[in-house]
Formats: sequence, C-alpha cells, structure tokens
Amino acid sequence: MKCRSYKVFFEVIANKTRIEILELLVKKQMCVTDICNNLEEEQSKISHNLRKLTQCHFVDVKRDGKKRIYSLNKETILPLMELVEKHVSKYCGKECRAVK
Amino acid sequence: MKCRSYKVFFEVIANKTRIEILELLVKKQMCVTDICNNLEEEQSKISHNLRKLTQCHFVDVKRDGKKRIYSLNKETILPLMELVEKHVSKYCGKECRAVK
DNA sequence: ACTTCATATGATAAAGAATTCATTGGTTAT
DNA sequence: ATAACCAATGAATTCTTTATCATATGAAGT
Repeated sequence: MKCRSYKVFFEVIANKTRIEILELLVKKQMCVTDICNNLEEEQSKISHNLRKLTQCHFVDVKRDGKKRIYSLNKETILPLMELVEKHVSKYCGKECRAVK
Repeated sequence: MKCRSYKVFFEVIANKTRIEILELLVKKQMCVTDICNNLEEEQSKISHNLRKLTQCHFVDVKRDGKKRIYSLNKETILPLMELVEKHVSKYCGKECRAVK
C-alpha cells in the first residue's frame, strides 16, 4: 500500500507546533506574523513548520502584498480532527497521556 | 484544545513499522510471531511497536495460550485510512514524496 | 536606490524516537 | 521441575526531527 504517503501524512501532523497552527487556522486565515503572535513563537520556527504543512496541502498560501496568508484545508483537516476527537474521547483516560 | 492527545495519536501512527502492522491487521488478526514473519522484522522490534499501538487503542490484544493475538480497532483505523487515502490521491504527486 | 517590513531558508546544535541485543516473564507440555 | 516456546522489557546506541541563529529574499514606501 501507500505506506510512505501515510507516514508523511501523519508525521507532518504529529507535532505540537503544527497542530497548534492548524487549530488556529480553524478559526480564520492568518499571516505568519499573526500566527507567531498568537502562539508566542519565533518567526523562523513558524515558517519552517508552515512549509511542511503547505507541502502536504494541509494549508494553502496566498500572497497579499508583503504578507502571506495561510488558510486551512478544511476538507481534510476538519473530518480528521473529528475522527481523532471521537477516538480520544472514547479511549483516552490517564493511560494515554503516559504513552512512552 | 486537546493538542497533547492529538500529538500522541498522530505520533504513534507516524511510523513505517506501525503502519505496516496496521495494514497487516486490516486483513486479519495475528499473533506476534505471525506479524514478525509477515514483515520480516525482529520480534522485539515488533513488540515495542505493538505496545504503542495497544496503549493508544489502535489495536487490541487477547491471550490464546502462549500466544497473544493482536487485532485492529477497525472503528478508528478504517475511516482514518480512507480519509488519508482520499487526501493523498487528491494532492500527492511527486512533490509530496520529497517533503523534507 | 535605500530602508523597512514580512517571510523564507540553511546549517548546526539539541532533543527525542527507533532499533538492537540481552534478558526476563509467562504458558504449556513432558 | 524443567524444557521449549512465545512475547515483553530495559538499556545502550543509532537515527531522525526540531529549534535556533544567522542570513537571504522579496515587496512596498520614501
């Protein structure tokens, strides 16, 4: 099967910063500086992470003057979040948090 | 939100060996030795990975004599795979494979 | 053309995860 | 009780990923 694609897909999402970015963008599209301010993170860190999200088409970019506006690929990300939410709320008590 | 749970969820899936295990178990439940033989991997490697999958409830275990039979949590994993499949087939040409 | 603002990129250091090997624990049969 | 089989665990090493810092690019205003 497409193990390699699967791996990239999940790898890219499996990161605190990138998840936080996605969750931010659920609410509304934003430029890099806005994302940095919201998450209180460095610009280069955010840019590096945005690149991965973009390459995987989890977010889209468009130019607006000097700014770049990032928006969520809702078609993929929203159902995905629902699915995870469902699983987590069903199965995850304390034990999950302790996964090593 | 539940960023930490999300992270663990995706982290655990974002691994070649674990994806291969899941894909194997789509077909049928198996004991550890069978999984090892199918994937041509070492037993301890498989066991370590099975532990994570179990902790996240992506697979279930039951005893059968000396053996331990692992089975897929189809309720979560099948829709998840569908979702990824859909995304990948829509967006992923060469570029995705080159994600760095 | 120069400066400033917004963002991207590259290299390296630091952190975290996976694999391996050796060993242990549990179950069944003799 | 011991041997054989199946699987889990722990520790050490190796591999991967992330963060950081410095620098580069590119657009807009003066």
